[in-house]
Amino acid sequence: MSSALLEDLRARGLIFQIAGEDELPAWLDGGTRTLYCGFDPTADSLHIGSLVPLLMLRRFQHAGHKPLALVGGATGLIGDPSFKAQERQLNTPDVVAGWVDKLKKQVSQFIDFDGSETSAEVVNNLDWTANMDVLTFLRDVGKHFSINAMIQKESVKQRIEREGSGISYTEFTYMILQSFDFAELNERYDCTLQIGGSDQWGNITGGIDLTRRLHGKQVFGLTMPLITKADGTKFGKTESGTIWLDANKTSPYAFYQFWLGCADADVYRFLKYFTFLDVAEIEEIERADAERQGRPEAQGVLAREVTSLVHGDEGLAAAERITESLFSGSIDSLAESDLAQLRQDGLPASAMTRDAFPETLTQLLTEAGMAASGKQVKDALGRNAVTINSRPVGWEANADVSGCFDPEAALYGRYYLVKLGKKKYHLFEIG
RNA sequence: GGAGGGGUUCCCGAGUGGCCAAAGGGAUCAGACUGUAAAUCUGACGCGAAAGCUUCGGUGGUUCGAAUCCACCCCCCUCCA
Repeated sequence: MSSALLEDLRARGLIFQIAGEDELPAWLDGGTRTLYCGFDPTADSLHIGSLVPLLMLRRFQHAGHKPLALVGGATGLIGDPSFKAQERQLNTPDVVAGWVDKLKKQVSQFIDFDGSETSAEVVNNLDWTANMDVLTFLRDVGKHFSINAMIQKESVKQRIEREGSGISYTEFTYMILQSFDFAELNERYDCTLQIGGSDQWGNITGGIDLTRRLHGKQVFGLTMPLITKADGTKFGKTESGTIWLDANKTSPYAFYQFWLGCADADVYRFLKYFTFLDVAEIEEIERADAERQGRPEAQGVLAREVTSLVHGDEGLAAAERITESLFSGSIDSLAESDLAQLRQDGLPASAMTRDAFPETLTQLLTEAGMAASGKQVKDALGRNAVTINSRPVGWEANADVSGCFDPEAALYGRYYLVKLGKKKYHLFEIG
């Protein structure tokens, strides 16, 4: 059953490298195995970059294995230097501890805790490092690492070779800490597989070596490819920033829109990476899209699948509701309750009173976050790209804010839906 | 410690006394086209509604005038020790 898993993963393009490739299929077929993936608290939420490994844990769980989600309360205090161009700023322990709590919850929603043999667990590496003293660490762990080997690792090579950037002793030690995690999880949970992004290869093989040296056990490693985009830009960022998994940082609507806007050249690959749809099913979608000669279905499928995975059915419904009203329906036909709902669903919105109006529209819309500067608003106004409740507003109206928000034009006496460009909406509630 | 080369607007990268808010490219935003695409074309792109204000590693100085010259300082790169 599990070599079938590996086959599926391979068909999805989710396997980059495997350590112990020859033995791993048989090992997985031989029973329920425990695997882990680490997530370091570098912010108060994970972003979609962590989604592939998270879903990977779930894929393994579905295939009958036991996933451990490790939240790096310890490693997060140190900072992973892997392929980072420069030394990172350390965060304070209490900040990191706060992030650990948040990530624990976040990570938990992707795996099942049913108490069965394959029940997931969340662990924190601070539990076994916090009280370890330096001498023990150096004698029992450090002794197994060869500096000669460590500086050969691709992940830190540029930091070591490039003068100027350099690497601190602290970050250099990161690999040892993570390696120790693997060995420790092997002891505690009989964990025999570590998965991670391709940038983690060095850290993972470090853990494999240490586990063998410390416990004489053979363990495995598997890495996933770096998610790339066909146009070469970085995946997971948009003009408005990182796409987070936390609904408070990236609303389900924005999240849904992110996937909906995915390029044709990427979308089928992403369906394989980010959804649980069968590969055959995805290929069928691709075929149908190619024949249709119009707007592809794939983006919609992707957006629905991933949004529902991350934000649940409710989040998806909210996202679809907003999308439907803004892009398909007529704004004027929205019921009062719809407008209230949109706001609750995460459509950017703000409330203000008439006497709080700034002098100009450029100020108002910039402050509302619709544009980065007044110049951009000016440009949009000059091109008739701004509408208020579907009524076009021109540059000449810039200084006439109250005229633009004429009570006569309000929806239900207080709502104004402002649109800038084709995709940016903001709901103003004027009291 | 010695010798040389650098730090320019989000990024890359021109610019060596006025014509510089600073070429060009990328990114980004907006328009046309379209599928809320891609490609392409157009406009914008330090801040400001405007008057105007603030930038070229930092601090002072020379000058009517400095990103450009001078002094000192900070940081980076290459080579030597």
